[in-house]
Amino acid sequence: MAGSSVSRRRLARGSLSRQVIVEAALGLLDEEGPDALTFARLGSALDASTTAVYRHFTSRDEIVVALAEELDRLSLHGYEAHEDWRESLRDLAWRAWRTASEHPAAASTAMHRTTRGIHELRAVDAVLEALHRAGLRGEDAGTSYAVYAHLVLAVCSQHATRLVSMSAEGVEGWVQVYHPTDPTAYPYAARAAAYLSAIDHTEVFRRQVELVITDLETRASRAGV
Amino acid sequence: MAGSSVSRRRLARGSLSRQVIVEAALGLLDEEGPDALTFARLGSALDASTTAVYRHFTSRDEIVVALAEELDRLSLHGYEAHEDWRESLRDLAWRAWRTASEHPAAASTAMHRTTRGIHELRAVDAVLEALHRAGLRGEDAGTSYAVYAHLVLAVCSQHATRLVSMSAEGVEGWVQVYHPTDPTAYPYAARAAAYLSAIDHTEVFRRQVELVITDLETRASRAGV
DNA sequence: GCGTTGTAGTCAATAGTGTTCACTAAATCC
DNA sequence: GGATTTAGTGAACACTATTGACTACAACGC
Repeated sequence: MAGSSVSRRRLARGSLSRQVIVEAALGLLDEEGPDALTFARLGSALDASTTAVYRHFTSRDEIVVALAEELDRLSLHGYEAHEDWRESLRDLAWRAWRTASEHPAAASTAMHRTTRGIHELRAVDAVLEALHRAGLRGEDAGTSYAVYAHLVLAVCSQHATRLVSMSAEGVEGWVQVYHPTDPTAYPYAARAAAYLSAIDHTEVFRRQVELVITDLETRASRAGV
Repeated sequence: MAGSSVSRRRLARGSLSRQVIVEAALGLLDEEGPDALTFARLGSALDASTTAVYRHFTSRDEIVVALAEELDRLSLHGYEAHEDWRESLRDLAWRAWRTASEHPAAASTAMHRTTRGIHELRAVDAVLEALHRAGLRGEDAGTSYAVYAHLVLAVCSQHATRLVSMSAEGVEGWVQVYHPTDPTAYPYAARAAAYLSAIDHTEVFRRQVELVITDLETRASRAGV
């Protein structure tokens, strides 16, 4: 009779682990939004006490970093280098975009952090492999890496933030808000209002990615000769 | 004798205003880092009570938005459109970069938010004016705006975040951390480690900006004919 | 089988957070 | 100069991350 379904028994010993906790954190963020990552909610999601997680992470920040690693892991899952280095860079960029779209709250929280973890390193290596295949070496490859990687990560991260803020507040008309003030003071914005609110962000990202790849192509051909 | 220098008197009536508060917030972030934006610290910085700010802002989030507007204002201060639209876009991009560099904590906190405020609108209009001058119209201009603006804002915002995290933790070697594990597993990253840790981020941004402008140039010439 | 021991999970406490609400006093209006 | 409005105040609340003492469970030696 003691310890029925109501009063929970102490959690068994091996129940928690970094991986289990990170998955719970990810699920929590997916379902309840970006503010859900607290020790209290994490504890109840794991059916554990509020502070149980501290046995596996020394701070909230460490959880965020682990979450970033998890996003890297999910993004890269099953990735293999392509014959054409351009395809490799496209693939990697769209994997980041897809992860940001599927886990916006988590991506918005964690994607901007550098983890120094193994999956981040895998991603770095994958990009550098592609650039090597393109013919870029040394310092040239280093800078080109940053041009590509910072752009992709920053844009995907911002996309995730946009997604969560969109689901929070209503998606109002944006530029139309200013019309009452004075439509002639900002004529270009006023005229473009309709187009701006109808922007296809996926298409924007596509152009940004192709932009970099094209640039790398011309650089590679210049370096290759 | 009553109310000497120790026990502060109540603050005079018109002392606080949105502008004064935002400036205090910016100063606080500049001097004490990204965690300094609290009502308590803001209150003591203004020599006011903890909750005084609530008479001018309904929530912390609203302060952040106002801070974003202030950053827009500072960025655009004194801006005028150039003859050459390319120069306009360059100018605007580097203004954002400069603001992010000068106020990293504030930029890291606020730059990723859209404000729907007057200075944000000014920035949007300035970019669209340049694109118009380039010959881009309608939907083409809308998408191109997003390609340019999202890239610049996302990258500058991430740059600000990098600056604050650099001043927090020590600037360790980055990729070298993995060497112990296995230098051959990630050969490209291992070989590029030296170059990656020596990346000139300003140069990276320069390339990213020129990238977009070049792309817009070819699009404009295609659309113009 | 059975004590010992390390440690994963728990509980209570603390300092600090955003936010609310009743209160108070300073400007302003008549 | 009295009434009214409202900007600034102070106490309170629910919630946050984090700490440190405690406890029971699994594994180990015997």
